[in-house]
Amino acid sequence: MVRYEKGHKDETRRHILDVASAQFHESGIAAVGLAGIMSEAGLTNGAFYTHFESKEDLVREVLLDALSRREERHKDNLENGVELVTTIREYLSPHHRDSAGTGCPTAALVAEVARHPKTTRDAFTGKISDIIALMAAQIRQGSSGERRRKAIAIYATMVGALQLSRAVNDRQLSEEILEDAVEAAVNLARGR
Amino acid sequence: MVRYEKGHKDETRRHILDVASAQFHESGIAAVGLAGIMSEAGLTNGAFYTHFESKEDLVREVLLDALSRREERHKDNLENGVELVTTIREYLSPHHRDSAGTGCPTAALVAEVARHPKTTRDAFTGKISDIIALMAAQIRQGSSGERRRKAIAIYATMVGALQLSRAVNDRQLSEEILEDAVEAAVNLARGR
DNA sequence: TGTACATCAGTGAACGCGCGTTCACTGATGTAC
DNA sequence: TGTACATCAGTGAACGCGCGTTCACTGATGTAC
Repeated sequence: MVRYEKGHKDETRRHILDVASAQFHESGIAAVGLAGIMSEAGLTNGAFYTHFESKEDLVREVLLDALSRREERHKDNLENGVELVTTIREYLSPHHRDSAGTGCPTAALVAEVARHPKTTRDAFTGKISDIIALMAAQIRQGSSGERRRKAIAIYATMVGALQLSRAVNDRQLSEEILEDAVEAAVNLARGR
Repeated sequence: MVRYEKGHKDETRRHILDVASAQFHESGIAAVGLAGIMSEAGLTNGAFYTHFESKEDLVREVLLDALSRREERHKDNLENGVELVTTIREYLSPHHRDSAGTGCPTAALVAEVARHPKTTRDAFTGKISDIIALMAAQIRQGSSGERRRKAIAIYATMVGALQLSRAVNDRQLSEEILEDAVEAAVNLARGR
């Protein structure tokens, strides 16, 4: 056994988080087993508990981490003056539809999160609130109340449409859903 | 063993479908086991295969059945001249949020359906297309193309908002999501 | 009318398998004296 | 400087359990002769 360099444990934990995140986002939380995560991470079963208390602990950490990354993107967009319209178009794109593993945690996992314990739902709720606030700040017209209301409706439309476009087994209908949702969300963002 | 009356097998199948439907909608497909369904239905494990070929077969039948019921509701609404605005308000209500077991299959299961085999996704896609067409027919203004585009965007908003309102662990934010999505969807339906 | 057999919804035990979790152990390094 | 012990990330086998599925069997009724 190698004696590991400083920071090695953090790196391993980070790696497990990344592998777990991709698997959860692609297959759903309930359908993914710890053994599969650990073997893809190049480790054995037992090492899991050196890094996490339980599967539920991992789920919460994955959600917090994945949502924090999303939040950072929204923050960058806001600071760089990216329009909400651009954010909407990126979100409701065929590329995002086809890469759930690295995509929005909300679209992939929101229904499952609703069935998880309080601590997990608390983590989710906090991050969602932050993301809504950042999207509201990207809107340029209207009072802060109006902007918040629009941000919430736009976010709901984005999450629902991305999920529908993934579930539907008909290329044309899938694109139609993305396009029509873009149109509606963009109109909302522009205040028409 | 009792010799069963005519139609008994159909009744049993119907009962298994109802129990499975409630459990799938409440807990998700992957998290529900056949043993739990059969015992809640008052039967033993083995009887399952008298009625269904496999769990996947049951999933597809449950989806078809639950979506058909939804479709019937939309058809009734259309025939009775119920406005789409009313449909939206019922869908995005605290009652629907709190009764997933008897609620919309799309909101409860869309992300899981996206990960299921072709036959299951085909069944889902067909019913979703029908529901979209019925919602479009409920809209009174605009060309048929416009009505369809609006129906799709409204449906996406409804599905996304209901899921978010269920996942979020904050009463006030949950109601806010429902209300803001109602406002946006109603405005779309009315063509403002 | 009586007997033998077919039908069939449901029973209940068992199959192999993967689940989340536990734990005694390894072995390279750091630290104390 | 040399020795004894502590540290700790990771190993790998095992735990009990529930999963989806299979199958020999039951027993009440219907049908044939």
